[in-house]
Amino acid sequence: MPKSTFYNLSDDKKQKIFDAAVNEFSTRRFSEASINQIVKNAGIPKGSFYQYFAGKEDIYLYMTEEISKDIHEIIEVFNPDASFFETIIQRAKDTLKVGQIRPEYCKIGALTVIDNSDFILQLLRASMEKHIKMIERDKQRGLIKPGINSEVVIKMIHIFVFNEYLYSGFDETRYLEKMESAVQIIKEGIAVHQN
Amino acid sequence: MPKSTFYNLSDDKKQKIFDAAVNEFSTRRFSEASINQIVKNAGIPKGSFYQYFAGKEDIYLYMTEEISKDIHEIIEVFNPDASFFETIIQRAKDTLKVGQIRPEYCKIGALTVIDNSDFILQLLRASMEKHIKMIERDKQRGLIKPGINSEVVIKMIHIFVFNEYLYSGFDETRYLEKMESAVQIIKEGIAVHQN
DNA sequence: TTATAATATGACCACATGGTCATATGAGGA
DNA sequence: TCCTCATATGACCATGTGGTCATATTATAA
Repeated sequence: MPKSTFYNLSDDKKQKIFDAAVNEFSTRRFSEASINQIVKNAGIPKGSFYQYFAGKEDIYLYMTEEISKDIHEIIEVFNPDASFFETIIQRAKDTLKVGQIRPEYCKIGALTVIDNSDFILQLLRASMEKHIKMIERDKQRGLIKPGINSEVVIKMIHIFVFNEYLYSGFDETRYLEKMESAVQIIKEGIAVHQN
Repeated sequence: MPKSTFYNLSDDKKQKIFDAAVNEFSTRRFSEASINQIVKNAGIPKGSFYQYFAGKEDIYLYMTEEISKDIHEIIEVFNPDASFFETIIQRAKDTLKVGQIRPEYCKIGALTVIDNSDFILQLLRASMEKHIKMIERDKQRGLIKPGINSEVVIKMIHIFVFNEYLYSGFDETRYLEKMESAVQIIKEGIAVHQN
């Protein structure tokens, strides 16, 4: 959590610091991102940074919170009753939409998912838990085979949701095609087939 | 390619340098690995390192070549006629076997697959190409649905083969279960079903 | 023995990193 | 006006990085 001195700053200054963080974390993964660079790009002295934030983790968490506020205004409201498959496809479409308006946000996600610092791994685990619960729910609903290993499914899909957009060179059609292809394969593999 | 001065070194010294490289690259991913650390662990002066190798890429390639020689003595001979699915499961079993004898080798693989330096991405692309060809071949054999996107399949499986062993905490049964579960799902999703 | 060429060596360089801290600045109240 | 206290600031520190290079050592040949 940023310190109170940070929140007392002018909106303009806060924005500049946020922008600098986004710029850095969308270029280098968390463990490689540099406070010095953020400070330089934000145009604030090093000492001030530590007056505002406890360290890299602190500004990262602040940034992601701001981003998620921002994203919730871009994407459609989440439908909690949607099936796992629908949710994932929706996620892909959301990623596209976000990518059009704030491509840096997508880059941050892509870099996050391939970091392996303890800090980031912990964050990812939390995100995985949510999806796993969704799969478990769909098993009870009779949509997914009960014998399926949820963790395995999530890991297979995880990389795609967050990382594939980058690899597809921000080509929307290609990305969506791949996402749908992936979901199709997994769906075929794990769904309960009604004949 | 290491310089001739390196190859003229005593086997003992070469081994020490190789070991130091393995130690470093199994601890930190390529872009984070440190020549200084390698030099320290190998017990050679910095200047000598640059007399032997052009840089980090150079020693990395040398190391991987030595490793692949080593691995080929551990694992069973590759059956080129095996189906894609069989090959992947075999790969998982190979990983286990290698992990028993040389766990560092597995760690190197796991760290490699999540690096994003240009150098490593290029190496990974080559490995992917091989697998894609295998899938294409199995399509022609009538084993895999022709409409399937091979790249998507490979990416889903890639993370597992190289990375999952680490995440499973070197627990063999867990790892193999997960691998088989993943392959099963994908198989269900992409195989041509004979009724 | 002496001259020459190959190799070994670590001090050194420029440049990064995260983090600290004494000092400077400015705002508010007495 | 003067004092106090929150904030701003950048020089500075220890530590790391990749890479170089003048010098020392050793092996080889004459």
